[in-house]
Amino acid sequence: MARSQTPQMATIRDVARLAKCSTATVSRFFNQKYVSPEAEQRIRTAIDALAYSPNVAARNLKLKRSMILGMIIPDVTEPFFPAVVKGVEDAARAHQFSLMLFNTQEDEEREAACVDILLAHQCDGLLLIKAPRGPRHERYRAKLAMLPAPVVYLDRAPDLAADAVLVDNVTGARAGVEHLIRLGHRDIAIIMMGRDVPTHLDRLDGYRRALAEYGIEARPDFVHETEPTMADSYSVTLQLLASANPPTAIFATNARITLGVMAAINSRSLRCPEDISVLGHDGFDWQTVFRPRLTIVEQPASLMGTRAAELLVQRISGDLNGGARRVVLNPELVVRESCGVYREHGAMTRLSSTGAPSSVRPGYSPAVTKEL
Amino acid sequence: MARSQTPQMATIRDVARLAKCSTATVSRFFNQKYVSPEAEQRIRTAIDALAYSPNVAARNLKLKRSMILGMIIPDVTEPFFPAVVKGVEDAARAHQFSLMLFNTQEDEEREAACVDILLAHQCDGLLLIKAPRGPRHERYRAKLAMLPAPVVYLDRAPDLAADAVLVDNVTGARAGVEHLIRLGHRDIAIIMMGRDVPTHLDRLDGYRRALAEYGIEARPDFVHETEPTMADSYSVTLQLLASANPPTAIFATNARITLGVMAAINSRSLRCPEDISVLGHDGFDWQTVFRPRLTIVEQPASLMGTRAAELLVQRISGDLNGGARRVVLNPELVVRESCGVYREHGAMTRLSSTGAPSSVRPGYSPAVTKEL
DNA sequence: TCGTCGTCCGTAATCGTTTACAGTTTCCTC
DNA sequence: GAGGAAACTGTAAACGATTACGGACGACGA
Repeated sequence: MARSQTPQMATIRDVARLAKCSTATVSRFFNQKYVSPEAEQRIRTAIDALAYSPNVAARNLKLKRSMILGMIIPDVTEPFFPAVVKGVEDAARAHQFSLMLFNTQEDEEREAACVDILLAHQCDGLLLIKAPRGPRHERYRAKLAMLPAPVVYLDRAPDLAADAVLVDNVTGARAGVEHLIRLGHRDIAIIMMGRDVPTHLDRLDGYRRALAEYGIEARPDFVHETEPTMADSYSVTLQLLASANPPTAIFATNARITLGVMAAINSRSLRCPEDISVLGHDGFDWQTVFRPRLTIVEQPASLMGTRAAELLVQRISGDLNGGARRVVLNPELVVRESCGVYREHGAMTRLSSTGAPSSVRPGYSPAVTKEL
Repeated sequence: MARSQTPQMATIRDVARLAKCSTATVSRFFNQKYVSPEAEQRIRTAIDALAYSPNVAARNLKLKRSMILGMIIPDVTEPFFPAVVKGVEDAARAHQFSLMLFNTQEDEEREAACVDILLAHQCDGLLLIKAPRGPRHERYRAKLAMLPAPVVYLDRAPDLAADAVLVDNVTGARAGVEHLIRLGHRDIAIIMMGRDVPTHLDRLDGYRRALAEYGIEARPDFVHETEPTMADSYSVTLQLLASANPPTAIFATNARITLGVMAAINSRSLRCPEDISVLGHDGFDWQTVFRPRLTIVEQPASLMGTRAAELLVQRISGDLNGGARRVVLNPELVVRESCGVYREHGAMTRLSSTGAPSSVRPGYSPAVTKEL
């Protein structure tokens, strides 16, 4: 295929010729080294006249860096990720880095291919959201381990030797489920992603701990797995609701799952929270406006991105010595109205129907950075 | 700042040495030229042994291209954009291009800076969502006009000479407002972004046309401008509701604005659609589940991205001769329940409270590509 | 037998930067 | 006035790929 005819870009040699100096001087002009005011002036006008902009490919070749941060996310369309991306982008730009973004649609093959592309682009560091676990991903994991560029994992970490920014999913889930228990619920179901997703396993752990703390038996038939799609969690919920002993509350462990749960509840003409309570995960603008206003465990998505990017930049610049560093951020329980009070022999009632949602911060310790 | 000590990447020379051939042969191996089977085998094993991956910076320098598509969006966090990004990413990858994404937070300065960065990275083409208009952006527009890389505009186009993928905002808004009129509404307000945003001006145009077609007077006090934030549209709506002659229906021209409108309606304890109808813009998953289920004008976001990326790739490869090309896609009116029937002297009633939302496609002509 | 074509391979120039090295000038200090 | 530091500049060698050019070899047809 023929390439379109674009006007030749000016090079540093053109600038040098026009400014009557050597290329070295022009280069020094850009790199804040000794350049006389007169030369500087001539160079400035030459640059303007030629609309010169340095060729980053050449610079990168020489400098062996690209000022590119690679980021691979499972799905831009899942609203949690854009929030993270925003945080990453802000921090990256603050340090002169650009962001190269890949979207894998949760596809492992595609993800490995993205890593290759990123490496070929000499990207200086990688931000990975999906840390592969389990035997199926052995090859891919081995590859990641010997990458020439530093990697920071977000949300999920493959092992203790990796830099990572995580949230304390156990504590978040525990606080959320405790909230349900204090509202009187005993029959609480959890609908979560599959067994090999670490974050969701942690949420399951938090769920179990809360039950245990209150001496409530953890019923295995209340633990359900689903694909992270609305359709699948919809049918899983339908099943659960049709069972002999349906729960009075459901904890849905991410945004898509929550949507499916609510859809199922709607389709059975149940009211939330009057007939059944729902605890969701991840926070979005619309939740403050549309009904039922969801009570959720909220992750600091944008902050996660920022911290991860900053950690990565430090790694790249070598400012960080020592072993793996991991930043653990705290989720927040945001109480709105989708969880109602449960009374033994009566219907549930709304917890509050008044305006502003209240935000409850259980007694968390502040964000923790652990040196391992 | 010191750079971290990463293991030296293997070069094409290392591969050549190990495979006992010249760098030219290795390069030919990658570019499907004449290479003997024996040499090919040796090169293959050498590549594996060294975990060699070609240095794209060097290749780009030589080939004067980067296989990078640059994309600048106002706000990743606004859910309409990720959907577009997804479409772009898919199409880009299908053609071997990678995506470099920038987020400007609607900041003009930042946007110009992003264009510079992208150019410095020798990106092969640009996807721009915000086409600058008005005298304030004269300099920036001039700069865009003389870019060495092709540009495709998305959603908003600066002039007729530019490639663009647009949606027919006039028709979409017209259909939506017509829907309101047929429901019996006469006092319909519009809350939109400022006068210099072309897409919103088109939506205003559609709104006016619908009113005109039905012989309804367009009241100037029903046209309101707002920043695209929830907070601002909230207070604008509050003002509107407090006026002497409040509307019975509101058309909100994007997702954030819709959120603010709903928040204001809630805070006044009005019910939607019983007390007031709301027509929103742009479609998202949660709208099918949470109440009131919004009736909206929906743009084919992902498709817009795909078409734009494909157009850009064609431009880059020079397959496209002739003048500016523009693709106009059709929005769709999705009827749910936030718009109710208005009866002269009574309350409004729900249009339908039954389950599945119905999707109405007015008699649109199919997507149109015009050669200018 | 010769010429030609197709396959295969290596040498070396090139892309646009940065920077080590070397050199000049100016200015300050003793 | 000698010596040295600081400011400024140019030459040329990298960085790691691609590819024009030229050479070698075998097959094939005339």
